[in-house]
Amino acid sequence: MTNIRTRFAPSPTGYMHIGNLRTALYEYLVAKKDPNGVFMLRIEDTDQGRLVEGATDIIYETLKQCGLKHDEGPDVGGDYGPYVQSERMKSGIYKEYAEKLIALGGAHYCFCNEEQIEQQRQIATARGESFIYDDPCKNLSPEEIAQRIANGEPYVIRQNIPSEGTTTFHDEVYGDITVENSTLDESILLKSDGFPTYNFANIIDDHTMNITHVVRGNEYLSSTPKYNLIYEAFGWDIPTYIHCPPVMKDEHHKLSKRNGDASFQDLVAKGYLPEAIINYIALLGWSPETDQEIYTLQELIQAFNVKRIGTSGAIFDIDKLTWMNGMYLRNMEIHDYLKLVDEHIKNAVKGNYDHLAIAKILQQRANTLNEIDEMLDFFDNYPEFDINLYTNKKMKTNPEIALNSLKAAYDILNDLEDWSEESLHDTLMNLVSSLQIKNGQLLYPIRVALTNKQFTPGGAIEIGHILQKEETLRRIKASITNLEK
RNA sequence: GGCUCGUUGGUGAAGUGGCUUAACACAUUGCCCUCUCAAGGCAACAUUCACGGGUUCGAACCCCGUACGAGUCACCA
Repeated sequence: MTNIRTRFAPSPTGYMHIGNLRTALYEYLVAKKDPNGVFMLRIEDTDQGRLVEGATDIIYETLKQCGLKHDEGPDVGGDYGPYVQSERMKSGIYKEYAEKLIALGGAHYCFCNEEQIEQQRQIATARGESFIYDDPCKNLSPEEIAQRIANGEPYVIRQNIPSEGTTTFHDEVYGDITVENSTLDESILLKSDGFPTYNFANIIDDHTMNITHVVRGNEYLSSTPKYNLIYEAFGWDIPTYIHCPPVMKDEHHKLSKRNGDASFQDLVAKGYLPEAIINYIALLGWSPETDQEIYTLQELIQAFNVKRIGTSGAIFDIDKLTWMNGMYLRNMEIHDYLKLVDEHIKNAVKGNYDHLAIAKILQQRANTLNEIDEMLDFFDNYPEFDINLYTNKKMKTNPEIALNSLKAAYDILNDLEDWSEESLHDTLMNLVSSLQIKNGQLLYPIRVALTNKQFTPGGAIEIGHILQKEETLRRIKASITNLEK
């Protein structure tokens, strides 16, 4: 039994989008299911025109942040290099294999020019017929071919497709798929400039790099029969195919790089954790056997099963990701959480407050890191007084009651020395019982007085503790003055 | 247009002929808890699995057809 080897083969044309990342994830999981499995990174940069500066670094960085560590690749090396396609090309292997395929009867030279073919195509489309190019070059004699090549005529190498019969391939998620050979066109394998086309390069690379499992989007389903014909002509083992359904933006559109659709980078910038993103996208198009939804990467490796990948497109739901991100945040150990959010707290709160205490009130509420700034805005910028906030039916308070409560609170707090949360809590609760009022009739007005906001993370006691004595009293006093007007 | 694939609630989905009066989760709504908001707890939310036929004692699950959607048909990847 050979070890499983999978490859993630992105082209460096921009940032990493979610569908791409999910493919990488599945490839990683398939490989790591095998204790000796290898997950490899290959950069497909043959389209020089579309290359984007720095895109390769984004790929490295994304994989790293997500914990999808590759065992072989341009940056880490390995026995099957080079791992960058443009470098592989230098050795001339694609041309070599293309010629070998001709010798094996799987391909042929073609000297037709593009205009000829395009004309035929247009005639056919005008008639409403489907167009399969019937290449006259297939009938050229070996002598003539040799002659024309010697003359320096440009040529391409095209695949040979049997005119009759059917081709069947097996996919782990879609099952057996059979197509009529007559519907397959003889596509170009080697371009006139000597470069391989994508599909051909893929086959050669996957084979020479010993890839056992090919995980890719289902847009390749229709070209896979042609892959098989080539593997068969070479007499090579056909890899296990795992075609994944698309990740959709809505019911009609796939997630795309345009329109700022959820790229990994965007999501991270919006305050989502890489672990949560990975966890969420694992569940887009795949479902575990149990009801468990929160998984570490290690747990995913255990639970993952190709057989449970679905066949229909899945719409990316930011609401569920947000929920899941919140779960991750809430489940963190508080000191780790503080470390994670401290930058945000520093950014939002310049005053000298206890960041750990702030982190505690945030942790149960923020679903994404970016919500934090707004949640904490009342610390530094004490909002305008608004008397309407003091009326709350459920809390059974109104400005009048609030005024009384605040006055009583002020007097008691003025004498309080221990401003720990426990002490504050006991003091205020004692006041509640001596005043014989409801909790909300004292605490709600205090919270409002301290924040002048309708909603805040934390209640009166927590916020009072963070604000400490001086600032708390100052804000209560200010509110009393305003209420007395 | 040809070929290929797909279609369970607003979303992710479970379900592979009787255990389904269709899990679970997000979202939504209501209630509880509660010093606000969250979080947490509880409940409601598909008489029905795109539609129409058929097979069967019995179908979301098998077969056929229709509709709709997606992918693909480049010297792009």
